[in-house]
Amino acid sequence: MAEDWEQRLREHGFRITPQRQLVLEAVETLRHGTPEEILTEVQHTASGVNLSTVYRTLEVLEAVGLVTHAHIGHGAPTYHAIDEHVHIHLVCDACGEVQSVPAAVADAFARDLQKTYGFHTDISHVSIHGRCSACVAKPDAVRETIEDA
Amino acid sequence: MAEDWEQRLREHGFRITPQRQLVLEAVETLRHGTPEEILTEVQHTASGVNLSTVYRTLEVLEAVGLVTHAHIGHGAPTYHAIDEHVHIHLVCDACGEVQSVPAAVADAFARDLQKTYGFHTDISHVSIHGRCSACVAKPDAVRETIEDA
DNA sequence: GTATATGCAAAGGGTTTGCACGGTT
DNA sequence: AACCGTGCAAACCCTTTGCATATAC
Repeated sequence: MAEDWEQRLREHGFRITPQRQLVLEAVETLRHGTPEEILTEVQHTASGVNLSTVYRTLEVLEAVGLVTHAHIGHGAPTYHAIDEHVHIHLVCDACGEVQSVPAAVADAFARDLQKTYGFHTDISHVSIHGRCSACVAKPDAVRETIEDA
Repeated sequence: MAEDWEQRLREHGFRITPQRQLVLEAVETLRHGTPEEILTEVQHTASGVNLSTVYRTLEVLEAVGLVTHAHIGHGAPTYHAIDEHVHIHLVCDACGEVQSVPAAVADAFARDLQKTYGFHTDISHVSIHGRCSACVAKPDAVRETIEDA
């Protein structure tokens, strides 16, 4: 279990490389990281690593089930280690804050979609947009930018 | 009501232009349209219209509440006319199919998020990812591409 | 007439790809 | 030794922006 991740990669015919280890560690360290942020983190240790390697590595890590990603805003996706509690992102379109909540809150909803539409929801991938409690409380913001996600 | 949209634009200090009318009509015609698709539709009538105009126009139409957009896949967002029934997109990550279902299915869920986290969900903006009934039924697809949204 | 909208072209994020070199198995 | 993985640079998609012109008001 010490090197469970090596296992995972090998099982699927992938090789063990320093880059893959570093990217995985970076994803675990940053709890939410975009490819760019992950690169920066990785470069603290190995400055020579390239962005395209990060992309390719994330793809591999995702394929073997070590990380997932979710789309939070308009920009780059964010990656998470899989071992963390499965969670859902509540994205505030007003202030941009992202709150992670246990996926369990959506269980009933997911069950409904399953029953009604036969649709099998990938809960951890869902990002929910809206307004966080703080922003709902605020007076009435001017028309917030059309930004969203 | 005949020209409700003109009203809407004027109220907010925007001008009425052929481009804006055409883009709005295109959004209504295509029930889900990316900026590029909307451009193509618009160009059936007015070939000179430019993509950047479509982007700027969609921004305006969204600002005045005539259209919304949702992010469905990795690529471009899709725009909808506001007058349609509020709906949620169920995106199948295996086959890419997008199914629209009444937003009501999420009411209980939204209420929950509100109660538990004070989070006010913008239901119509949510895209739910997972597997459609057809794909769930399929044997066991080879590892599907890491595509998603 | 004046301010806003448009078209065009260039620039800008984010991501992917081709290729030759280097490292893992 | 063979093949996979990496770095680099160029290419790509989607979107935004600067500027001069055209248009709605």
